[in-house]
Amino acid sequence: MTTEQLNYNDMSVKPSGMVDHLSDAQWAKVAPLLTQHMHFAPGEIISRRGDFLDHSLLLLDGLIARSVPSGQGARNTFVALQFPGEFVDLHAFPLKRLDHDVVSLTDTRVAMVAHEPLRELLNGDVELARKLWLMTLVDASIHRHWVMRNSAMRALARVANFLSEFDARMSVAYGTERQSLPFSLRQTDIADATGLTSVHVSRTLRELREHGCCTVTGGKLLIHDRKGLHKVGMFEAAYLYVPQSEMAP
Amino acid sequence: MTTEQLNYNDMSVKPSGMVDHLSDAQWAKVAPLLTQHMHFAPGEIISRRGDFLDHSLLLLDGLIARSVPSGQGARNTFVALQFPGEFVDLHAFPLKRLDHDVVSLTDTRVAMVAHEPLRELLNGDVELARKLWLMTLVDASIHRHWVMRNSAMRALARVANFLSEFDARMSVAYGTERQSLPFSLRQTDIADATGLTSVHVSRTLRELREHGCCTVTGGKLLIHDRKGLHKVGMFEAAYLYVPQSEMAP
DNA sequence: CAAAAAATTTAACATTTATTATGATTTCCG
DNA sequence: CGGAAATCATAATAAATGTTAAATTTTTTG
Repeated sequence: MTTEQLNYNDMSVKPSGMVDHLSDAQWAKVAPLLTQHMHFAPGEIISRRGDFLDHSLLLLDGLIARSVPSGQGARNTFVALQFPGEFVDLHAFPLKRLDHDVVSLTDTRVAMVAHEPLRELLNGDVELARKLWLMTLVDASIHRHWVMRNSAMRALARVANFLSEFDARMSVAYGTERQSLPFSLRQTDIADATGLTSVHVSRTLRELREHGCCTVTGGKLLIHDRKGLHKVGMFEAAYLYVPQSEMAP
Repeated sequence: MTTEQLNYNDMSVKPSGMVDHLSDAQWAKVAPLLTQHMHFAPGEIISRRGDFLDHSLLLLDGLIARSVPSGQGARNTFVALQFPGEFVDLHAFPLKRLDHDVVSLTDTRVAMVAHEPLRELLNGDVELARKLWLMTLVDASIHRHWVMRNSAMRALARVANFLSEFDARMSVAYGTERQSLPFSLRQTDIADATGLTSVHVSRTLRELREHGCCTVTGGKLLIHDRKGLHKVGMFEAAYLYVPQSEMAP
């Protein structure tokens, strides 16, 4: 982990992504609290279950998992994935204590916001407070979808749905839908996120490839047939609550 | 569904349960907004996925499921269960639109709070707003636990963990830990909540019975060995964020 | 570039869970 | 109370997924 204190505010440009829920004026109020940046290497534990946090993180670049040790030591379960433009652990602001680990999956860059100044800012702006509340509730909606996906979908649909979500959230994060997108998850990461074994993930990815839906290879996700992928994964994006500006047709 | 308008405020006594996160003074502010009550019979759909809500519900009595149609028509998946003393759909206040159905599992009694007066109340009380925010985030923490449970635990541990949670939340709702508690879920409900088939739930309950952990029968959950049940289910209650007053030793 | 490490693929086999079907029990309701 | 409906139990079988292990490919590192 490395830290970097900006002595000028280069956060004046609102990143795309979930912070799009904020208006430009609202972003202008939040940005000054985000001058301290940090970098993490892949696999670093950013904070631990049980920790009491006095700050939260906005993910600027890379991928972060929220992970719980699952029963028998070795394996982890991912309970959430965070993409650029999303707060990673804003729920720690009201909740104080973490119920899961926060782990970097790639090289990541985050901006820190201390809870104390955030509290003061939100005390004076109920609209902004409600927007941040909303953003934590979008996370909760995604949690519910993950419950459904990992409880009620078979491996093929499950992985297809997971990849569809990955694609959709990357599109939001980067403001554009691509046919080929950077994909830095290993198959074991997909396994941890979908509740399958990595061996079965491998089999399932082959099936999706043979279906002509998509290919995961060399750090890239190649989408050959987005509509087909969505169909196999029964994917509908409503649960992501993507803000209007991103829904341009 | 039947409606009942109270012309006096009989909500002056704070119910136990998750609303224990609120101080007595805070409850005194919320209670006047809760004068309209409703009753639902078992199996009624209280609100539907996609609905835009202008009110939320506090569950006073009974059990409610938050449910999504899971892929192939017939079966549902429960993404959450709500107990007395909990808000059922407070997330609809910031989020507006529901991403799941809300279904009564038993005879239920709820109190309605309209969003408009709630907004005005919260605009004038940032502390109270933060408490309600917190309560929705406890729901999210429980969602994360459900993701882990249904993704990473085998049937026996899964059901044991589910029953442990049921027991713990009932204890919070009624302010007391019992050896025999009312249990109005059918085995198909347990199946919908754990992502198993009802046939397998039946087998698994038999196993728990034979282990001497607990018995589910005749609308009752009999806990023979709470410690053993928790061990089989690897249950730790931290994710429930039970407020201090309920944690008396 | 070469060696080492990590990640992926595949196969054979084991285990868990789903499916289907039927009978037993319990609950509901007239 | 008694019959109908719902729920639960159990068994036989099928399908999905996990486990282990080995070979292959890709990535990292010196």
